[in-house]
Amino acid sequence: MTAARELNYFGPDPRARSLRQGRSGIVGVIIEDRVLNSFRDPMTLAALDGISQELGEGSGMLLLTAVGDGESTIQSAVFDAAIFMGCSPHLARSIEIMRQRNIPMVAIEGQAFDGVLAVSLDNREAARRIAQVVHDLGHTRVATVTLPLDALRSLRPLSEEIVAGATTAVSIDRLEGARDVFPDLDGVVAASSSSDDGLEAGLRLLTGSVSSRPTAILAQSDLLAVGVIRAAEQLGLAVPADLTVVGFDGARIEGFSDYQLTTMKQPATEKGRAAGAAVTALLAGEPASDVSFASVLRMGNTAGPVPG
Amino acid sequence: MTAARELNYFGPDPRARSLRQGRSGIVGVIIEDRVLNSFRDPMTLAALDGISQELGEGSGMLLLTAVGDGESTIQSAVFDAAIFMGCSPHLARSIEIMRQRNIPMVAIEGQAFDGVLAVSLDNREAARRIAQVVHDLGHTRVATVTLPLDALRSLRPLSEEIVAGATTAVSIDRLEGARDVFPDLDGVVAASSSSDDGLEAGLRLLTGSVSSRPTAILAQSDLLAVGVIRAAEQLGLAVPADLTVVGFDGARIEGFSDYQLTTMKQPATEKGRAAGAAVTALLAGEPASDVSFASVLRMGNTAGPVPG
DNA sequence: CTGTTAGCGCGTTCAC
DNA sequence: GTGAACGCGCTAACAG
Repeated sequence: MTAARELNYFGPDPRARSLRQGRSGIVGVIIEDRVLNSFRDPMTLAALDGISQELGEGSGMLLLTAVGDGESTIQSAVFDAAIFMGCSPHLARSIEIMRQRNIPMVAIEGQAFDGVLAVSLDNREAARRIAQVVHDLGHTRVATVTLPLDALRSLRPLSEEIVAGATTAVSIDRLEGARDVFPDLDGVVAASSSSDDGLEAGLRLLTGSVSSRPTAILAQSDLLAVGVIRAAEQLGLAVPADLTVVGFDGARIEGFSDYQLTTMKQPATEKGRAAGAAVTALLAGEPASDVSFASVLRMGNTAGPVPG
Repeated sequence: MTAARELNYFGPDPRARSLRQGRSGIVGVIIEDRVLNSFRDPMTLAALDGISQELGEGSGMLLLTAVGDGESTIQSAVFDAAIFMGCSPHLARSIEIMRQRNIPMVAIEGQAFDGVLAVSLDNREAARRIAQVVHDLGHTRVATVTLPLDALRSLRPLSEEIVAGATTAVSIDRLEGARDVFPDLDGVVAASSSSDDGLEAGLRLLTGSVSSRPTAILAQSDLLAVGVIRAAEQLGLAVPADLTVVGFDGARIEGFSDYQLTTMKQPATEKGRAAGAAVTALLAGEPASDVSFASVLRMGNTAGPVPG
């Protein structure tokens, strides 16, 4: 008789099951950008892959974008745990609600929040280290190309006003690290981590007289650095003879084999894995604690002494 | 008094709400590979972006990988509608169940299933067109590098056995289109759409005597084509003077500016948008119908007449 | 070991 | 207009 009904009964309803068990098998992954931009960034991609490695087949990743009115979506979406990829202060309300609901939360390189486990990277320290390398080569006219500092995604000159209103922890930390070495460091804010933006930023920074233009550019990501190098090539400048360019990330960049970028290599996949593992542990009722990773200097061939 | 209780009441529970309303605001996106591999492919990425554009802020994308025992995950996951990205026959059981549950389903370039709305591309016709271009240039010794034909991801020589057991509709269609022009077309099956695989495949195909090696290679994706061109460069062959290489997709490839690839440009983002729009319509109870897109030939500078 | 029941937290309906 | 009750579909606990 049960079998008879099976004629149109097809398995337990996942919604009812999730209500009953208090578990949906879904981990929310909150990104603060449109999907495409996030996925174009090799570091984000690597972290996502790391997460999915650790979550295993049992659970899926629910991609939620926290742009604009995304708050309500986050608060009303079904998931057992949340991973923030670079979360900024304006998510405070959602985080508060999720904490009250006892939803485990892990932030990868976001601002620190109470009750949110942190997976972090030594951004400031690493940025300082590579800036020091450039400093030790004798450079004094130095500029930077930063990652986006706030929700307004547009390429524009860096200003103290922008810095004051900045919300993106990663970019702020890397900027501060660089300014630990070059206190007056100025430059351009990119709209995204892409070589197109690096190119545009490079062109802006490098058009000027030989005596005023920077002899070194600190890019906050490898993609940006690659773009800056392209800009230099377009302007007839040789790297590193005429211009030193350093990056950040240690990304493997498709079709960029002429140079070996001087950069700080970060363990991107491991960050994702740590976040995934932490979520898994917390969901199993086990304790988990903050994790921090360190970047490693990779000396390439894009940094050299001051020209002339 | 309600307010008094609010001290520890934080919003409606999404699980209960989803059970009651029969809606979770989640669209399942089923991919048949690891997350990383899918995200490395610019076409998949563009389609995902298109989907997220159309879904709007109200709903999130639940990423489900249908590798291995993924069947059970799909059947027990919470979502209102499903989008298959290149689904193969072995998902038939899950599809059957979802149909019984009245879950709207849309497949982007997958095998046709009853009750699954199709968003398709003219893969066969387009592959035929670009093969015809190569044919008209006079090439007769032609080889192909195909996308994966089945779940076994490994780079290996194309064989009729593999073709017979193939499950990936896109690759099959493109191969058939090419064979409409070159009936005995042989070559290599790639493990993924990547320039690394293209390079490896190119090296395999191009090591041989001048008289036996192909004068043209039809790659089933632009990334593969780029890899083949790199292989040619490594072997000292000039493109297109010594070797004609054509791709498929019309992808914008980072750091590949020396050539303009001759390829079929497909509307990848639009495919995603169409899928997202269809899902949105179906969830609103509105009708939706199959959509098919056409590729456009883009003449670049990587195809030329037969050498000698 | 099989069959029944209670309640997960909500939204809607119905009764007042 | 405000308030109580029912049921979405399941599973865990309990009774027979």
